[in-house]
Amino acid sequence: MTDKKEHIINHAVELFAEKGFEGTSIRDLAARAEVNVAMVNYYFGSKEKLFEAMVQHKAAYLKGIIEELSKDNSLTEIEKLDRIIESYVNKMFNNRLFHRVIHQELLLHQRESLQDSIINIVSPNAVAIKNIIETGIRKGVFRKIDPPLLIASLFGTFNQVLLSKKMCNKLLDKNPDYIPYEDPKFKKRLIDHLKDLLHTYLLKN
Amino acid sequence: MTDKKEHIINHAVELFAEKGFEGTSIRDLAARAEVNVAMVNYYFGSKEKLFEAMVQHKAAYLKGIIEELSKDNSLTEIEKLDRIIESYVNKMFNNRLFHRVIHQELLLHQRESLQDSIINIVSPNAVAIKNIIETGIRKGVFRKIDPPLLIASLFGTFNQVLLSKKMCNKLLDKNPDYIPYEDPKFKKRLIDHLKDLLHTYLLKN
Amino acid sequence: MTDKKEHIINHAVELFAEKGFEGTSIRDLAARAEVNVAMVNYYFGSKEKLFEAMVQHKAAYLKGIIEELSKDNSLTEIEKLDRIIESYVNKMFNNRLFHRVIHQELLLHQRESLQDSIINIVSPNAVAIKNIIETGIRKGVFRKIDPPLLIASLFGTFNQVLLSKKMCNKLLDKNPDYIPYEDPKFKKRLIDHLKDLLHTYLLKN
Amino acid sequence: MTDKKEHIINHAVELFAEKGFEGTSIRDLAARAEVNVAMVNYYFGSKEKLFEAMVQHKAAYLKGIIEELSKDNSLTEIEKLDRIIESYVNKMFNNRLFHRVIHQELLLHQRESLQDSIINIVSPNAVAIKNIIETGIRKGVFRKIDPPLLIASLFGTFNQVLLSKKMCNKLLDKNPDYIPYEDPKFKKRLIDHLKDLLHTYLLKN
DNA sequence: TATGAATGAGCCTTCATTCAT
DNA sequence: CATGAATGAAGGCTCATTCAT
Repeated sequence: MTDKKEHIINHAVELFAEKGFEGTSIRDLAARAEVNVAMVNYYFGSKEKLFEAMVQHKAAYLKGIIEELSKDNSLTEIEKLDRIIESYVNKMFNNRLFHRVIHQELLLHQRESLQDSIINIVSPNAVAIKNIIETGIRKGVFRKIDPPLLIASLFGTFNQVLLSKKMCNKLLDKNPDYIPYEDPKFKKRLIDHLKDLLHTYLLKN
Repeated sequence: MTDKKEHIINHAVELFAEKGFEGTSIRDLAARAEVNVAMVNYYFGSKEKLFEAMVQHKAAYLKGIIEELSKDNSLTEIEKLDRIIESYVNKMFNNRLFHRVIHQELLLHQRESLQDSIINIVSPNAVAIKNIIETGIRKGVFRKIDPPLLIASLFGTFNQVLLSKKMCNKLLDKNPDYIPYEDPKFKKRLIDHLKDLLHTYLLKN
Repeated sequence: MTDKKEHIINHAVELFAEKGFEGTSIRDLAARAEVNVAMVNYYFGSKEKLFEAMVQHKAAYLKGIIEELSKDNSLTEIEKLDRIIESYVNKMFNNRLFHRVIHQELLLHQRESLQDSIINIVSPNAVAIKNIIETGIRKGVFRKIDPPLLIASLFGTFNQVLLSKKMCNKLLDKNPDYIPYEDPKFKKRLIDHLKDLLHTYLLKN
Repeated sequence: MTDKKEHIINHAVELFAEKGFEGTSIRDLAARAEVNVAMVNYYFGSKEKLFEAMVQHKAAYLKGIIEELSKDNSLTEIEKLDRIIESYVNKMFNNRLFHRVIHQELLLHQRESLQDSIINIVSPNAVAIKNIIETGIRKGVFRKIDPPLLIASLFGTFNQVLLSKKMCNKLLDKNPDYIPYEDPKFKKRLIDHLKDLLHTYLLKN
């Protein structure tokens, strides 16, 4: 990917996160990125293809979360989940604008093929986590719970705090200027909550 | 609210859920609702005011979830939470299109004033739940956990399964045609999971 | 003409004077006159016919200016002109909104038939004045000047001060809040100027 | 100013003169100028900004009428006025469509800021003429008359003949097809009338 | 490779008018 | 007689995209 393309994509993420796909005009984007209006079509072919390119480019951070763990056989299942939580929270906090964009997309029924490719990117992680949980259950370390729905609880918690700053601040009783995603204390608090939830819920006794 | 207005709003919810606010044109909507294009502006003044009217009209289902419980002093805290879960899941399954629309809105930074009014509608429920949890903790019935984040887990789980059918089916290993929101078994499964999660996580021993 | 019709016409004059024919919407007018939107079409048939009715109704003040004088044979030509100036200035000051409306119309090439009827209302006065001037010339009382263009100077002076308050105030070095048309001193000043101009220009010696 | 912009403005003047600002649609204009409907907004930003650009561009002819004279100290006051009359009549005959447009604007209360800028363009000439007249009076060459109202008579005469061809022809007893503004004889006649009027009215004896 | 100019399609909205009562 | 509801047409404007250079 050339510098110019990456430059455009970085500004596209910002705008898409703010205004959505339909709400962002190529002229907005060109102005924000300080490039010619024809550049987007020149480099990417169309607004939609720019979006796809952005997804492909930015989704990288989602990969590799699991791979690291599967190599390390010395870890127990609960340790693996702890690592995943830490890794996930860190990565999502750093990529929260893009994260918001792909969740906008999942909420719509436009551009279905794009939805499929997003799901193809996201779901391997879910599957891997499910495998870990099922292994824990099979080993008798974990209680017999509903793995898919526990994963929904896990991801849902992330998303609930990440997707709307206003809602998050309301829940936390913070003033509207507080940006939880830039506060290391909040990050630790979220990680602690999720670990505690999984430990308490999954581990026997 | 007149029949005509309600008729338009009902079709508007469908289209907004599918395509988002910017992605839905008044012409689309007029065609879908089989009314004249000028009707939306005639009845609501503008596309944006139609949206607001829709939110006010449809948000009714969110009210009253909590009020019912606060009257009943015979219930313990965990029983209250159980009732809330049941009530919430039922109501959200029935209003899932609208639910999707307001979550689209929370993801964007367009129309901020509308966001505020959505939050004003949604948050009282969260606050009420937080009060119940904190009361349980104070009474020594519940473990000392992080109430706001537990609520995020609770709502997050709902949203995670409700907001994207595709993602939900992927998680559940269902085929793409399965509509979980119309399957009573799935509804029960979700309710059971959430009750189990809260019971296990909150109750001592 | 019914009271209702006259009521509407009176508000129509105000709005047309302010915003012009195309710039005034029937909804504006209905709101201003506090009648139903359908009333204009109900009473007048269309917006254009309302305009025509307004012209016919309001043009009455222009009639009779000359008739009064032609009866009185005891007046000299210059005395007749003096009377006409007084009468004209008084009537136009009282009907300046309508006066502005018909001059808007004369400036456009829309609604040509209406222009004709306006001219048919206005021109008899000009013709009568021309006759007076030509009689004066024939009698040797007036200098031999160009009657049509002198009439242009006469009407042109009226219009120049009447049609734009801003322009008028600029010329008079008044502040923008001054309303010359409501100041009796200004009226006298205008009459004096026109009389002086005609006397000096027309009378020999 | 690019050729394309000027091309659009030239057709805009025609249409605005014919139909007024509100009566002229961008689609009309695009068709007349044989350009795309989006061109007006592309070049000027909006219909209103096109209008302003037109005023700025076309008003040039009004400037410089006076400046020429103020340099020449050898001219007497009455000679200066004679030159001004000639210059004004010539320029206004050549720009009569635009002249009509700005007088439409002065008649309305829409777009007040534009009115101000028109007055700022027009009034310097009036002020300069007033100075000449007042100087003449002070020197004892001119009779003591009412300068602002004499200027109203001067400009009013121009406007009276220029603004409505129909009215003008009626006054002159010409048939409706006669176009006075293209007849050099009429131009001379107008100039002669105005010079005669000013000479007779202003000069002592 | 890069871009300013240009465009057709579509947007939301307002319009004068008509209709059913 | 009067009016609230409803409508097709047209309004100004913005859009993603294409084109000539």
